[in-house]
Amino acid sequence: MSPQALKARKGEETRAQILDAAVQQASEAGFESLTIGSLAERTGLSKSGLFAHFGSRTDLQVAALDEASRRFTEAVFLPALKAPRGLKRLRALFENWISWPEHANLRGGCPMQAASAEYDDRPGPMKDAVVERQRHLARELAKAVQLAVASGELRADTDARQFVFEMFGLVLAYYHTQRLLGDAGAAARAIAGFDRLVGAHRAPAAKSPTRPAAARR
Amino acid sequence: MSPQALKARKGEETRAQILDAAVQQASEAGFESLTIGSLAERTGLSKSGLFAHFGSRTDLQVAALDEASRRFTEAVFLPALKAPRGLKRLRALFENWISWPEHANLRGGCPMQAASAEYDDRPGPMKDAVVERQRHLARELAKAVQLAVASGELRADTDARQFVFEMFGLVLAYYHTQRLLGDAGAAARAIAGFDRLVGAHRAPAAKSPTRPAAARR
DNA sequence: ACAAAAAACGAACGGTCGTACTATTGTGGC
DNA sequence: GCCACAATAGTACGACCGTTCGTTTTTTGT
Repeated sequence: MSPQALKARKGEETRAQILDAAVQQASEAGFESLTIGSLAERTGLSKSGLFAHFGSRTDLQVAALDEASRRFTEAVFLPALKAPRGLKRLRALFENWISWPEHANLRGGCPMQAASAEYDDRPGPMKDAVVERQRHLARELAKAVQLAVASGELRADTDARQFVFEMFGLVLAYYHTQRLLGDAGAAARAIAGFDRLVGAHRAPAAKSPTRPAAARR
Repeated sequence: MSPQALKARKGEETRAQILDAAVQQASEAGFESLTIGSLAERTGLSKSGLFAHFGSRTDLQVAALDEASRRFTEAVFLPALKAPRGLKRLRALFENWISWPEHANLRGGCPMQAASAEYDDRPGPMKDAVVERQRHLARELAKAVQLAVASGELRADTDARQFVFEMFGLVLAYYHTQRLLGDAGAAARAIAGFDRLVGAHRAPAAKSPTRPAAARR
């Protein structure tokens, strides 16, 4: 009846609401806290009514992780694609990565990070899903670093995976310091760290982007 | 009767065994996984028998966290005190920090890190305890950085807290990469990052330790 | 408007959770 | 060897867990 409800067969709409509540809760208390009962109460559904949408609790957790991952891409990667390739885009990725939980109204912090900590030692469908997403993230970030090398902004001998490793560290330290210790200066520290990281790999000023300077050693 | 059991009134011995199992399990599955039942089965005690040692589940969790923290200090800080103050000690701290879960036979990774991720959003006695330990850790590390400044190995304008923030990041990235992704090269990446971090703050070669070079800007 | 299909409900199951009680066993000092 | 007490076991409780099943309500296509 509603104008836009041409294909959303009502069930999907409810499912989306459930997943919204689930991502919210996972952000605050982790994916292991996603129980049928608590989520049913949160959404106003009955336990059995909610359960029917997923078939099992594990499937619900995986669906919530997928939704969180989708939002991560939407909030971090898509906007960064508007920035020109190279350092500008890399910096946009870093800043979006740090700030996306706030912008996505996830008061409990990045759910992907929560999932990583929860399942790094628990084999199963959830760990598999988490690992796959994190590998994908690392690959995409490495690509962005390579683009900054190709554009001549970073030195040709830059180790992209090492660079990504250290970026990861800065983000994790930010989450840790900001959320656990409540340190308001954490964002500035993370940015400063990123600046230093970039500075250590910056190519000596040269305007020609396509032809990377020969590795000088 | 046993020679050394002069004061360990048997109950304390049992309690120690329980906490050993608890720390082990917390390392693998987090402190929220510490249930009376599972721990009772693991130790061969009855639920009520185990329960009597702590009075409540929360007290058990806090006791397990204390024990984990004690072992952390024992494995990371105490050995590092044997190294001479300055860069040597700082590097020892970093390397011990990274490798202590293995050395302490904690196959599930650093329990302090697990606790940080679990309780950063759940107010209560556990969060209070975790925050206090992490603040303490950050303070002690900052002191070690300051000693390296005082010895003239690091530049006088080194921001100790920023340095610690980035050290933290490298350790977190190591745990993340090593445990979740199973990347065997993670340790090398972490060390490389630390080297770069030190290199960025290293004072220009000068042998006089006590008199820090005037900040040159 | 009506029938078919989808969605949500309500009650019940076996299990585990933390915790409170009482009873039984084991240990340590004399 | 005995006694006081510490340590452990046993049992029971209410609450919540994931899941199943049969029923009822709501939505959808015509």
